[in-house]
Amino acid sequence: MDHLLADLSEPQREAVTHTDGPLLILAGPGSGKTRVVTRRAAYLASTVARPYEILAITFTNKAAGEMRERIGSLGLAEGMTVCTFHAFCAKLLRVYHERFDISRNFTIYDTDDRRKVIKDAIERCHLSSENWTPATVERHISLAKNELLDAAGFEGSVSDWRLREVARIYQEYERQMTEMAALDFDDLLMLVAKLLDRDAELCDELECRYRYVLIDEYQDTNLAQYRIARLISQRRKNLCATGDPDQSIYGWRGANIENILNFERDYPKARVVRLEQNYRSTKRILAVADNLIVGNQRRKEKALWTANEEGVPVHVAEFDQADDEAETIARSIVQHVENGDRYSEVAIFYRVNSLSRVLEETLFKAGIPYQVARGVEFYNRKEIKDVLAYLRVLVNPADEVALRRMINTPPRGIGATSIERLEELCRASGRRVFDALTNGSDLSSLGRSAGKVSEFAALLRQLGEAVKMPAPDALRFVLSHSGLRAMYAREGDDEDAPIHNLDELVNAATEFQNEFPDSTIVDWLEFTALVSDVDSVDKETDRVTLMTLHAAKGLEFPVVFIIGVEDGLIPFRREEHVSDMEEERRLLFVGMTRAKRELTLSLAHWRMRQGATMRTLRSPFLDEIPQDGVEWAEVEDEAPVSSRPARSGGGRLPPDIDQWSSGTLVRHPVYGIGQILTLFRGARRTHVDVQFQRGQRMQWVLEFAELERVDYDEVGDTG
DNA sequence: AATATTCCCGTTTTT
DNA sequence: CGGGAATATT
Repeated sequence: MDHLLADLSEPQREAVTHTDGPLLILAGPGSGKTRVVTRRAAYLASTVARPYEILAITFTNKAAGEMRERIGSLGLAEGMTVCTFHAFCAKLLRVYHERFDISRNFTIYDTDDRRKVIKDAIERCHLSSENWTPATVERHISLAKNELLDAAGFEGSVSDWRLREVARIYQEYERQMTEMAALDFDDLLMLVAKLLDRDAELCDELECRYRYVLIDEYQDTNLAQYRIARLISQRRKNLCATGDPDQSIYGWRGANIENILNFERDYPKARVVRLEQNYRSTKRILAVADNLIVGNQRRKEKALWTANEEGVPVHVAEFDQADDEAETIARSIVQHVENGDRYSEVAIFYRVNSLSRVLEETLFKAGIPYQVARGVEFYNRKEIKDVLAYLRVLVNPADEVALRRMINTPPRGIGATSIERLEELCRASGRRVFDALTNGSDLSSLGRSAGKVSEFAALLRQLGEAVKMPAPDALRFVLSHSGLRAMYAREGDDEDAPIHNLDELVNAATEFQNEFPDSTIVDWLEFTALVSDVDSVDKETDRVTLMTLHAAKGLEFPVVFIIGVEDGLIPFRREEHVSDMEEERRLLFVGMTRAKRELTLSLAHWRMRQGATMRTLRSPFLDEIPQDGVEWAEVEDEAPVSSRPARSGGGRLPPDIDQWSSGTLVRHPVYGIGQILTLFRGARRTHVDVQFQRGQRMQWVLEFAELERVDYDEVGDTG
């Protein structure tokens, strides 16, 4: 067992060998957390517990996979439960489905499915959607569920009339979801948390099964997750939480940083171990990042240090156009490779996915191989969702979102009207559409399309055969009998043609089947619902990695570029929407601390956003980093030719126009102080959209508006 | 009913 | 700019 401790630092060893009672591991970036966590699991498994008594919960599948692999290489993973919160809850829900009063074969709805149901619910409520978009409703419902409020609970908790309407929609949504035996991501957590809350017996049972619980990335837990963690370690308190408040970046989706900040209050006898030595970055990178993060209030102080070498200065590069930024990065990458680095050592991070486009174009032109880690690209493709809809209906006939999708895919001459009439018919007779179809009910009232519908019903019955097949076989069966394969075969077979993705899906299913020989279609569907493509960034092939700052958490690269370090982007800001500055700061901190050797922050004065090129301002965070150890490179700012207004056109731009952007505070002789929402430089005129403090909002041609810029400190706190 | 076209909207981050 | 929905066309 000594080999588990041999090469550990003192605090690391302490974290590994603490067995019983609550333990909080505050792990700075690059402090060897993964190593500690895996060693600890292995240590427990070889001293006080059996592997199957250990439960390790992570936030992403990637983290789970990595942990499983690393514990495996220590020879002890067999039987250990290592998975995400969502996967853990899904498993519990299946095993104890009776206690949850839900079908064992419930379907997990992704964001798309959920949105469809919410739109439906809104329609059924006959509410004008003037006041909120489906997205807004969705968000409210999601946040409510994170706070353990079901539809009834939510209704009881709101007074605002707008939220009351949301509550009605929530109720309708919940009703429909129940009818379809469908759960969304948030349900998985909420239902488990709620059940554990009232089922002490089950808690005991779980606690006996999982004597040691480990929660990774504890700073990103929401209330539901916090409760689950607490309830399954209630008696023994063998809960080990690891994380770093400075890396809490999911507040927007309900994560509560207080969970980690208050750990010692929640678990008074907790041992706290700080991992402060950084083994990843150079002194300079760490110093710059640390200098930024100390600006935060809500944190637990850590004295980050490293024995690594000084390294080269951190770069801050300022460009005129976003194209220049991308091109310079491309050139720099080429240089690196010429100097012997590999493409795979380089990563480029950005705040929003849309920024990847310019980069992709430029890298492609430069012949630089790259990969983009994007959310759920693969499983969101139309062809993939099409086939999966078939499987979903097979195992859960109540899944009407999937049924609606498959009924006319491929086109069977059953249009929207017919589908609606069919659904109406079923609703009237209180039957599920699936049952009505497969029981050979009388469909003659459907008129002209009755024939087509019966043909479809026959197909459904035929496909029923596939239910008992293993996933890959069922997939193949469905593909050939449904006509989907034929349909997509017609769409060509280029590199990224649908037909190839379908093949890839079959391969993925086969792989899954090999790994879990006893698995069913339901298991496979669950797997597809809970994976994302971020999980599949591969380090094998030699290429540059592009990803969002959020996706970068937990990774490291020798050479890191962070682009778009501009006000409004980092920190992100949107009209009417105040961002949490501390969380934005943490996000940049996370990005910076991914870098081992070299770090470059860059910004462009002009950036295309929402189809329009806009003037930008550098991120205020750049003013917070020390000049020491940082190298600034500025390029001459040549305003785009098109934006130089003709003198003869009359009017004039403010002299300091270069300093203006969205977010700039301005003063108007009549309207007073306001803030620029958008600033758009057209070929001849510059247009501004200004929101004034007193409530008015004006759109002007800047050349003629009597606006002058004012500084933040001149007007104090403007909210 | 299926396909082509236009238009309009939103637009962070992800399990 | 790009996706989805409403609208026009075959």
